[in-house]
Amino acid sequence: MGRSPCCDGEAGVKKGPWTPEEDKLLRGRFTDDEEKLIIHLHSLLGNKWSSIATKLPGRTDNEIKNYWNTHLRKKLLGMGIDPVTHRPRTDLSLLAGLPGLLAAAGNFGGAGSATGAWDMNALRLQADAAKFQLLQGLVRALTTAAVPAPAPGMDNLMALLAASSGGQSGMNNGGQHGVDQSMLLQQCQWDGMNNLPALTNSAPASGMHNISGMFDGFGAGDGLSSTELGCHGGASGSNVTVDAVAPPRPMVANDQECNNNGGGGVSCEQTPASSPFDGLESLNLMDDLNTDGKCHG
DNA sequence: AACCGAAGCAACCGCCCACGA
DNA sequence: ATCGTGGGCGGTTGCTTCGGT
Repeated sequence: MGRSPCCDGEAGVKKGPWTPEEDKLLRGRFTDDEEKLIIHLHSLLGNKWSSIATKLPGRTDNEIKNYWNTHLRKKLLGMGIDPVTHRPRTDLSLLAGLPGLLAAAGNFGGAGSATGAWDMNALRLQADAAKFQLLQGLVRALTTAAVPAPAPGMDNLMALLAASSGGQSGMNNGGQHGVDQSMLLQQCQWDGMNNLPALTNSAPASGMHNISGMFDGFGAGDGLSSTELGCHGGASGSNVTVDAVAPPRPMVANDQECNNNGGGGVSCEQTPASSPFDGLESLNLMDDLNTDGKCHG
């Protein structure tokens, strides 16, 4: 005997898997726009889930919090963005995939579908994040006790950092040279800095050669190369100047214009090729370091 | 078919802050 | 000014479901 299946035979009841059309209509799922808005709001408000929830009609704080922890956090991590600070991740684990990312970023700019553009933008962000990590590792090597003793090749950069620590901020100075060391250090002290693997763990420091060796194979289309990074040899006190490092933009989604349309929906416009490193585009440290030991501005 | 791991979700717990006595 | 209380909020945990082997 047994009872018959609940819905069999009932008029108008469809059984079976959801169709794509039904999926779209199904309530509860976060839309792309909502996703972007959450990221944007999180960059501004942090873990103020209740505040974020007030901007998302029909969503509870717990709902958003869960969605963040299970989806968006991983998504940002995958993009090389620290989901806590909305800044590039500071561990060096991304370096392994850097060449491909840089290549992808080099190809960025082509027209495509909205989805495609977003993906390419993500790739660019990853590349930029990795680029920033290179700088962090470099400065860390120069400024921490992890390096037992400055090797000859290190002297130049140590000297330039010391010489340029006069305190001028130089941020966004549009071409004026002179690095603000404290700013550089501050950049490197962003959270997670302590999680950076000591550069000397895997390979004893022996000057810039080791550091530059880390970059071998990199540089496709991004002005990065071990040669340019090397700045080997030369006398100390060389006229090395680098552009100041502007802090990365607080959050990628800041480049999105998100509006609550008042109807329970949210519309977001993503500006193309936005990057948390737009401010870092002027970072010519990599480009300015020449192989003659003198790094020109 | 059973087992295992991952993912998603709801609920619980503890902390913090505002407010009143 | 201080202490107690209640509410709100965020972090964490545990249960359930799903997919893979």
